Amino acid sequence: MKPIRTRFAPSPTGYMHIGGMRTALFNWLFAKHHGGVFVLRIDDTDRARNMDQALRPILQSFRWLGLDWDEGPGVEGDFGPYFQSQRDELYSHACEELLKQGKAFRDFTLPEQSKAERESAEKEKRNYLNNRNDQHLSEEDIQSRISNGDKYVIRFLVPRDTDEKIVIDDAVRGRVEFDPTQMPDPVIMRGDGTPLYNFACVIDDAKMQISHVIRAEEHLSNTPIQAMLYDALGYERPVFAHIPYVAAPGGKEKLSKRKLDKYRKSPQFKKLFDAADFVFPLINLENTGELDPVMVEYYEKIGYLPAGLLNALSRLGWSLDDQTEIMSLDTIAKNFSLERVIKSAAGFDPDKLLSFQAHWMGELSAEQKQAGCIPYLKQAGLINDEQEQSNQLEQIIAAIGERFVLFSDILKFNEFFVADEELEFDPKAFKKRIVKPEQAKSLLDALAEHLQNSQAESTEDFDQVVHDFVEKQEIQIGQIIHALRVAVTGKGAGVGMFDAMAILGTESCIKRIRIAIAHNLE
RNA sequence: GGCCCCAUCGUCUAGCCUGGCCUAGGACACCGGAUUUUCAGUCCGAUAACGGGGGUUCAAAUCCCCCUGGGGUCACCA
Repeated sequence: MKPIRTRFAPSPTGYMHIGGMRTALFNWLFAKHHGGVFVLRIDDTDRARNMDQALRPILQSFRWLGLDWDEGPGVEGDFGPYFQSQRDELYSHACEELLKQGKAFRDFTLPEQSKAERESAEKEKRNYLNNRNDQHLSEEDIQSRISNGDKYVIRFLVPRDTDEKIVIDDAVRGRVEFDPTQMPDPVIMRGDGTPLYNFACVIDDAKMQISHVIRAEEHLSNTPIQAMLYDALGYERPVFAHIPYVAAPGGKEKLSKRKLDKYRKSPQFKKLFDAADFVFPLINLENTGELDPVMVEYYEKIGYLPAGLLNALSRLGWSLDDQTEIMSLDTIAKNFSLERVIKSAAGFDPDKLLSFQAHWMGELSAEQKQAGCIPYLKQAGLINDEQEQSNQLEQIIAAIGERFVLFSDILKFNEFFVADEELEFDPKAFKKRIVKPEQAKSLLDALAEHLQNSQAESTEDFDQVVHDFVEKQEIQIGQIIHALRVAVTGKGAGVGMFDAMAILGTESCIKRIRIAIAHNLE
């Protein structure tokens, strides 16, 4: 049996697409499951200048998620180079071979003309086929036109004189057939000698001995061309597996960065955008506005766990059985198979992602949670280096408990980090719990007095003290606790009331109550 | 429009290949109840799907055909 080798071939676009990441994950999973090799190859035939800058975020996403590559940038192997821009010779050599064998031809048709032909075919509702006028040009004609400066491209000659169908035996979709007589001859090389995707891809996959080409469904229509190229070049075809693409939440349309404006309005997506709008400005990210939920970086920067994202991504189009939802990367790799990949597109569900995330966050130790949220606190200017190790932070995180889902969630609890006089009151909550109830302010005043005479320190102490107060005043706890919460934390909801008081301490509580009493709503 | 793919709860999916155990299972979301000072959580519970039509068969979510619907792709992009 041939060694299992899979690959993911991103082009350096400056960000990592979440759907692309899912494709990469499946490739990685398949390789790991079979003890094979996962190759990262860079499709940079476009020759972008800022290659380095455009590639870095992509590699960073792989590193963050722990999807290591066995060959690729920075990891030399036997099949390099792993940048297409460094593999020109391979392509031109293969191309010459095809030319020599009459399996390709130089086409001097002007691009404008090809375009016109295609458009008129479409207008007449006809399948478009390129003209083959230049197929039988003599060597002299070709040479003279070239020296004349005429531009040309090289087209692969699709074998149309056959009634054989091109059959793809796809590992997830089964048998798929295409009719070669309906297919235009694809351009494989530009006049300047640079290869086109379908060509470079075949050469690279073949030379790198990729055994399984696992990619998203949108490549299915490229597959017959590639299959013919494999055949023409005398390469053995790999196993193709076309996995469903990742769809936008609440629909079947492919998730696309071009539709961001639409997503912003989508109810399913709203939470993710709202979170970004809240968190990123606070932590002063330079590229705040450029991070969106289509990019993997978004999830990293906003404080998701690799385990959470990976778990969610793995369940898009794949399942282990009829029960298991929570899986570590190890478990997934151990159980992954192409047979359990489904055929229909899978909508990305932010809610489900969040529930996976919540689970994996819950698995973290107190120290790990603390370490994860410290960068957010620091960048938001809420703590300095000395406060970093304080056991108060530990106490706060413990009090937040299950409310702590993303690392950036710590920023929602800024009441524990700001000075008393800088505490901001949520206007709605303030109005509802302090302005509106008639007795609120006088009760708060009395409570501050009561607190003054107590030596409460622990959560239990505060519980006791507040209940004593309630008894003395002959009121229900509900009559004071809401106002107290707003006064002390500025918010209508949060951690347990007495936890909050214990964290802040008597002095702060009293101070905040007094400030609240004096506070006027604008 | 040509070519190709897809079709089970709102969503992600199990079941389909190898018909009967499916009165269609799980998860997320939603709704209700309990607990709690609030929110979250937790625990209980509820609602919720085989797109339609024909076949084949004793029996169809499962096999076949048609329709409908959705989507992908049609570059000298990747």
